[in-house]
Amino acid sequence: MSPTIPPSPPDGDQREPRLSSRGGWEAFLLPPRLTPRMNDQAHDDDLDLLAPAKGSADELLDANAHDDPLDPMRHSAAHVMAEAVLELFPGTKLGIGPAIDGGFYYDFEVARPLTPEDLAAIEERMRASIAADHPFVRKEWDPDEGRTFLAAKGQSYKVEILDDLRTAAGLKGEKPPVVTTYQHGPFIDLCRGPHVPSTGRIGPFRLLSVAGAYWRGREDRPMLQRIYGTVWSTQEELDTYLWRREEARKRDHRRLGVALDLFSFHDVSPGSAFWHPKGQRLWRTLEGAMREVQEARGYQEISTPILVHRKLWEQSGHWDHYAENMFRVEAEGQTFSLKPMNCPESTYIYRSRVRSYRDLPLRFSEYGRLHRNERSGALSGLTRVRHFVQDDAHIYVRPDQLGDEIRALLGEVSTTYAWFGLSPRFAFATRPEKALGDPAVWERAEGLILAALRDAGVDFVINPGDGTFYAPKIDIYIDDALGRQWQLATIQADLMMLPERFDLHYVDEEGRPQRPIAIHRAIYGSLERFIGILVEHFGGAFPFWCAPVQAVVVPIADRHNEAGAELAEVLRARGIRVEVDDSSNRMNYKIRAAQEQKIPYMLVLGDREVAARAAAPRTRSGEQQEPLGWEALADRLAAEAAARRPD
RNA sequence: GCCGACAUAGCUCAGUGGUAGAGCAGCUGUUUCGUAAACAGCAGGUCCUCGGUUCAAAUCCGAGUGUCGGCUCCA
Repeated sequence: MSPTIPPSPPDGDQREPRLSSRGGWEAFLLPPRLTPRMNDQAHDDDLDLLAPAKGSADELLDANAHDDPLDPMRHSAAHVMAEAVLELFPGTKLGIGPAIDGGFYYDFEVARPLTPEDLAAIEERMRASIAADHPFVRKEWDPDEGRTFLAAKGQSYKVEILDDLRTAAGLKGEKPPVVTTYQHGPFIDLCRGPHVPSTGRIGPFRLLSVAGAYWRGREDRPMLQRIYGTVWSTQEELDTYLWRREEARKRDHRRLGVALDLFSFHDVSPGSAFWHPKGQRLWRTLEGAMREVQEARGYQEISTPILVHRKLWEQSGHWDHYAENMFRVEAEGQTFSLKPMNCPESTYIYRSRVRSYRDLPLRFSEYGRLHRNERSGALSGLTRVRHFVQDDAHIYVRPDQLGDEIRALLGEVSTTYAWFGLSPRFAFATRPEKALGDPAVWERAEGLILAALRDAGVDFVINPGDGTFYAPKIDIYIDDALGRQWQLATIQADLMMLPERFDLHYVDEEGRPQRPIAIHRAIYGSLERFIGILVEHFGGAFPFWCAPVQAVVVPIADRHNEAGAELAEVLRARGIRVEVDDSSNRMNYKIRAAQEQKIPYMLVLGDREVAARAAAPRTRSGEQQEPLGWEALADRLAAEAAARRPD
């Protein structure tokens, strides 16, 4: 990271900064985000998008949820904020104001839209309330009285919440619930608590942003104004939190993508990246490494059309379930669509000849360009795009081969993630209530997947009922250097979607047609999204093996430029991605420039080195190494690249 | 899609109705330098687009486009 960052952040948080193996400062772990954002997109989810919108991540992540001891204080801060907003904007209706990781929010219906400028005034009122040290007073209400009270105050959303609580209790045959309010100073709110004893216990805070949020997250309900804030028990913790936010901002892939000249976005194609030469080099390196694994495992790469007639999508079910996400193209009175997934087309290749039981498993990989019409408001850098490429594959197996194949795929995951130092976490999602096909087939497939997971010796969570309607699946998550969770890989054992809808079969030993199982798998997921995650995980300092520029030759003076070019040729001949900085700048400047580009090695060439046909390597962590002969250097770098170590 | 904010040089950003600015990057020249910024000069603009108000618009108003923060971590 840039040296302008303070070498150590304020104390007060148990998560200390650590010097990474690459020598740069790792950002602190952000408070773990325990539930995925609604917008988190699993490009790799394949046919899952035909399934109901509820993602699988919730349960996996909920399993790790915990109650933060700061929650009562955070929730109390939300009340104090609501007090301030009510004072400044009389007539405001309150939505909900929960504690969240690292802070709190409150949703309001205000007469005029709130702007970031309002936050300072709200903060000021909050400080006054905290200074007044109002006690929080709990009061129990008879539900009817409580309802009357809230209705009289015009708090219709609170009334709705109360009514829902009563309805829920009624459905369960329970008595109407006791309703509680909490009051501090002039402010009283329907609330189940708990709170801190008084407002003076609320620690240092900061209001962060204002945003729109639908009431109860439903688009058919009113849009409320949400204010996010953060609050901690000490100033040091608050400073640390804000420092971390700033760190995260600095390694935002959208920012680094420009700074490192990897990619850009333009309004002529929203949601689709333009890949610059360095970004494309990174891409090809990642893709090449994956292809190597696939070739070793007997995959066969295919390529299918991007523009496909609607009748295919009618057959696959996309036209009914996914149409609004597909880009339509009209030509000569016919309707086509840009493909949002590769899978249906791979069946055409499967069916292009009669398949024998001896042909299976058939592993078709495809790096197809996919387009999905994401809503404009959902687009975000490389993580939420309209055009992307997956390291996709469809593997057709006999039922008796499923277990071995899954086991092998888990091996692919650990091989691949080790290149980046990422630790995969696994979640096994089983048959949902509404599922296609024979429950006995499901059970058998689930048993095989479970056995494969156990054989692989990995820890995993089971999410009962969380599979797609056509497939039990394994979803694979990673935590990045900022402590954020991402779903990357998915392995789905499709028992009926492709096999049934496209009427796939193979001929068994007795000459009878049988249904294969189709495994959908993607390990990076979408290359776009994976690269975005890598940029942020490494803060742009990519592992040597995949760095777009692996080394820069730094001639000390112009008279060393010629030798520099020769050295570069020697290294290029060995496949090293190397550049020569033959500008007229001073060496210090060249080194600084290379540091800022996070280039793993700077190879310094002065009189001594040129005389010895050597170069003095300097790593981006600042380590100066002994000069090394050109050939020895080339050997070493080539070996390092081949090793694909995550540093 | 919806709510809000933002859009000025390649990048980061100043500029509140009256001559379009800085730093970095770029180019040219001088410097030939030993591990994170040599010096000087030059060049660089559809102030996102379209329309409106005004004697006058980067600035005010409207529409469009794009980007950013969000859109149940549930009283």
